[in-house]
Amino acid sequence: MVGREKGRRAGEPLAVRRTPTITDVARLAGVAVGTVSNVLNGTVPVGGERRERVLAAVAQLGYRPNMLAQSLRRRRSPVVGICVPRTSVAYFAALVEAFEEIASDGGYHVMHVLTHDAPELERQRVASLLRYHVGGVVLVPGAEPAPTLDMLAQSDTPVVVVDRTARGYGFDEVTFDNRAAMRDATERLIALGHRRLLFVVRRRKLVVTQQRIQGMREAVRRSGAEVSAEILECAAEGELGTRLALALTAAARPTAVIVSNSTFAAGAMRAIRALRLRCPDDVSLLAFDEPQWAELVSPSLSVVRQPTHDIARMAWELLMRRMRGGAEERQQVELKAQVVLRDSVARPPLQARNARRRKA
Amino acid sequence: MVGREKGRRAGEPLAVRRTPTITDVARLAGVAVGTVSNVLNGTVPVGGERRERVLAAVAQLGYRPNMLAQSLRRRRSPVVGICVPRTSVAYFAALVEAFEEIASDGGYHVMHVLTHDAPELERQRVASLLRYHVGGVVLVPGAEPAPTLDMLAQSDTPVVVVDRTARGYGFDEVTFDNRAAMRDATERLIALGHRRLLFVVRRRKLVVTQQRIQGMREAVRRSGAEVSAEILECAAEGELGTRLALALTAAARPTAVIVSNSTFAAGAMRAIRALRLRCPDDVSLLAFDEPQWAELVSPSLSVVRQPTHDIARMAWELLMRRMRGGAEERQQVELKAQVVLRDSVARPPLQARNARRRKA
DNA sequence: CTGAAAGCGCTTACAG
DNA sequence: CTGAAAGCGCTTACAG
Repeated sequence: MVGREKGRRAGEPLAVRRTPTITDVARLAGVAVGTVSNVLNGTVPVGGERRERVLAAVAQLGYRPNMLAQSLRRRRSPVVGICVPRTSVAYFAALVEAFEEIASDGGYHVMHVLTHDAPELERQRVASLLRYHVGGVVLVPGAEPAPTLDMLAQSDTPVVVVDRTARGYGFDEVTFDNRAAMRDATERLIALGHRRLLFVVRRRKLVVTQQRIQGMREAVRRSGAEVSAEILECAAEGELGTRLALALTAAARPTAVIVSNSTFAAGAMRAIRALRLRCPDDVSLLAFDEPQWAELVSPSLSVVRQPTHDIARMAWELLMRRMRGGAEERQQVELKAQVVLRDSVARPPLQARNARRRKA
Repeated sequence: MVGREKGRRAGEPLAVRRTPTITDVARLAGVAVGTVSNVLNGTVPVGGERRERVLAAVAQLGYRPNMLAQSLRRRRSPVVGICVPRTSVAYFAALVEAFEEIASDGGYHVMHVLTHDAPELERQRVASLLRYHVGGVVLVPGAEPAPTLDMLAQSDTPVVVVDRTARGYGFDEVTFDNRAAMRDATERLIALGHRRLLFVVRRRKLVVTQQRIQGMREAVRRSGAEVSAEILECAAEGELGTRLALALTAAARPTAVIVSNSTFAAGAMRAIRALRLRCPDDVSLLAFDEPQWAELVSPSLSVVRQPTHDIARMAWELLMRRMRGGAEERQQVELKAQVVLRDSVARPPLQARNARRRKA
């Protein structure tokens, strides 16, 4: 922190080496501060010799504009906020990293907050972002995002909603087609002979979860087969093992488990092993979200692969468009995800098939 | 962005709903702006009824101080910058997440930048942080951090250096004992019978790499055995496969490979499989940095487990101490890491042992 | 083109 | 205790 040096007079040498300000530059160059600003921002053309003097002074002092003052005065800031539920999920980590890179390349900065899918935390974190008057916000909305979205709408800040749609709000959106992805995945499991499916989710209320459930039901309906599709909600990560153990030892246990993210995938693999079940012989496993380790585990993990980098890039473009101003039309981009089947998905065990046959 | 409404007169109703300022609150409460500030900050005690009026106005308008203005005026900001090389490495991701949480709990915010271990990028990213006049900086220094460190030292910003020591600078530091960890790991490999070790690093120049190499050499020396310990530098992640393939098919191929982070661990496992070698039968594998999937892969991955959360908490404490001011003594904290052997490490293959015996 | 001045939204001595 | 005013470091109309 700078020492409290009150009443320093013009021309007086600096006792403490402080960060130079535009005033220091102006004094050294012998021009008005406005002129320095004009040179640096190119707002108004500035003549040859004066211009040189300013640039020399800037170089000599190592002057860099104070972004706080600049943003305050300009009423806009080159910082964008990005809000994701957590980064322990591979997909969100990748999204944040992609953003950080794209933003930096464009001369922007990222303030990064975690919402933990908790409505109150989310609202608080976004409120903080707004207090910094960030130039824009990228939001992966949580389970009950209405207060957050209302606040953003009122603030007039450019926003792009990512990953989970926020119907009823006028924000630009970049999502991927969860319903189609889940439908596709379910169809393929049914085609392999699976008739008892279990979908493990962190929060049932999430829009994406709803969409996935819809996709699953659609696939079941279309198949014409008698398929049971259960949902298991498990908000606390620590409980996953117990909950899954119960489900997998029940009489009519599922032959295929679909989990909503890579952390759950890791948990499910552990649980299956702990129960001395074999994957995929006893139970197939498929996860949304492709982690770095999907192909390293055995059996290799089947996944729904999200187009992370495309999502980040698209969201950035939309945000920039808004930040540049103009009351342009709302854009909703929906990308496609890809189902990648690996060793963790196979035909269901014989006895399950036989049981069903006998029953039929 | 706020509409350009110039020359609004006092008392005039607002045409556009803007973010309320302290002036709006003061007007509504019928007090001076300084009084509002005093109520909110508790700088000066403010009487009963006036105080109520101010709080009511704040609530009614939903007023929240503009942090840009506040930080500019106070000459300090509740934002801390955190610089790590990347987040694709589990250890750094965990570090950042831990920080974000601790900071938020303390009412602070985090600006997060990625340096990619590139000196020029690092300098630029930290320069940006400084232009925002962040209250403090947490830095995981890259390969040649001198320019960055000089800049930080000049800026007078509180700094804590994490993970990699910055000798010769007066910053507080939180590191863990890489040398001891590597010595321990190497000793255990040698005890198992390994005589040809390969250490794969991203950058040889990194201080931590140097320390690890020292630890390895110490262990070799102490063992008294004839052990070859090679270093393989692989800056580009994409090249890892090829480089490892060469090393692992050489006549005197290593029987144990140690890699410097979890991304390399994943790459090494892939490479070993691609070569149709078996781990640990043909080659043992041990990694610095414990990823989420360490126990999921087969063989389960042996690791050096860093005390991530302790590091984050400790660094935060040191940073807060500096930010609160006071010219306190420099602190250098060194934590211990733990070697966790799992299935990926075993005795070397028989022929390697025999070859050595014959030779002896 | 240039300088002096107002103002962004706050905090903080300084008189009363 | 309270209000009026100066000032943080910038940008931006506004006269000359």
